[in-house]
Amino acid sequence: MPAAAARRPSKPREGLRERNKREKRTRIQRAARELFERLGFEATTAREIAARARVGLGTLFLYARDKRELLFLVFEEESQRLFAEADAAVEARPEAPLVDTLMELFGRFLGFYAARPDLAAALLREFFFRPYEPERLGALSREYGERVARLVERARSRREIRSDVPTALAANALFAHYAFWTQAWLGSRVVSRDDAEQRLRQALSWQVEGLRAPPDRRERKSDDDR
Amino acid sequence: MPAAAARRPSKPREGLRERNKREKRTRIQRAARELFERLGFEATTAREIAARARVGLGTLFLYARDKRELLFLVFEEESQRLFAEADAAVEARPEAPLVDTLMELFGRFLGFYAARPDLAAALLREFFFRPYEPERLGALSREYGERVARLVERARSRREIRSDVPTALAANALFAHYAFWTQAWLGSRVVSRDDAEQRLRQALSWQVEGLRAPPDRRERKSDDDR
DNA sequence: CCATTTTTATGAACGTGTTCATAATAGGGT
DNA sequence: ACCCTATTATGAACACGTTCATAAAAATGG
Repeated sequence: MPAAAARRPSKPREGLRERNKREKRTRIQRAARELFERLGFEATTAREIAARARVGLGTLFLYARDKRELLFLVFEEESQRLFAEADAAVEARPEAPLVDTLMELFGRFLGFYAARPDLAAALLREFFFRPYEPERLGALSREYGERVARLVERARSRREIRSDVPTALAANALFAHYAFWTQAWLGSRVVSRDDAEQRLRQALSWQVEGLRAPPDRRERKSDDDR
Repeated sequence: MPAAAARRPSKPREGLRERNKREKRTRIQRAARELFERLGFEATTAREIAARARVGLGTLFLYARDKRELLFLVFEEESQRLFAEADAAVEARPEAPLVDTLMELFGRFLGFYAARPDLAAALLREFFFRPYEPERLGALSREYGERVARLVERARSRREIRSDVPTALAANALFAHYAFWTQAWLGSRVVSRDDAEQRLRQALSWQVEGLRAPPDRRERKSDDDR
């Protein structure tokens, strides 16, 4: 690059303020992840996180509105990775049945949860009940929903799904089973991870059956009356 | 009864201990319900409940292991009433379609939640994720599941449901939709109660479709292959 | 009726998440 | 260089849920 173009190519240049903030945010996120994964969510105290991140206690709540949001901070990163992996796997088999593509997505999250069940349980408790504005967590939640909807849309264009069922509602119906079995597994641990995964797949296939396009040559019959 | 049988007919007679405990338990339950319903779960403090029940702060945690269990104490009573009502409604229409009977049950709970959404949200947050032994809450949860299973069993004997689907799994699949829409409604309030109820019914009917017995005269066709 | 044991009740004390008045720091303007 | 303003950082202070050493009350036995 010629020395003539000295006035910063396009970056607005980062002031000291911005840099310090970014560094602190990273330190906090790292500290939170390490402690949460090692000790669990409840057992980790805000004071520990602050100490490990080398910031004051109050500073923590400048970067996260409360302890739960520290959890999301950690999870956001991870789930972007999982989303990308799932997308790649789906692209590799464009004609795979809907259930299989859904399991590429759901299964990856189950795998992630399996490695840190306590953290995952805390996460999901907050995930499904969020009294916040749809900021942070809402975005993730929405992204998940959209991804499922995209898979449904594919299946619909392949006529695996009836066309008179709105995509969003079909996606909800499928997601419901994922939520249920995840909760059944992580919430009370009465079912193992393998059981949950297997039953989820089964439930999804029954669900797809209910959303399936009827055979082409079907005529109005009285068998699906009122 | 002859006076000769003077030694307590059958009641082991209630000592002072038992009576005091029973009275305290009732006072605590009443106080908790009143305050939770008026102020919401989070906003109600243990100290307020103790004061209103005229017991010491520590006494509260002699009757409930923690604040959440106070919530269950309140809910248990109410749900027994709702169960009984739903049972009666189902008995009144023994031949009603599965979806209708399910909505008799689910709808009643939605109605109860609608009257106290904040309380209900707190309740469900704990309901679906319970780190306890399957005591209190587990019993309720199990009772709910059994009730759904009973409705499925009925429908199955009427051939509304395929016979090769285990009752318990079909019940889970249906319950999953109830859980999902309840959470969607109470968790973030992005859907109204009416929307949630209507979409739940729709989802249930799609689900039943997937679990439905195939028409009698169907033969092995290649249309539902792998 | 009193003495002893067992059960139940209590609130001070603890550790927690969160707030907030105050201090430290960075960015400009002169 | 220096002041002035806006932004960011901090930990003492607060209110909360929960625990626990101690006290009160009830049962039991003589």
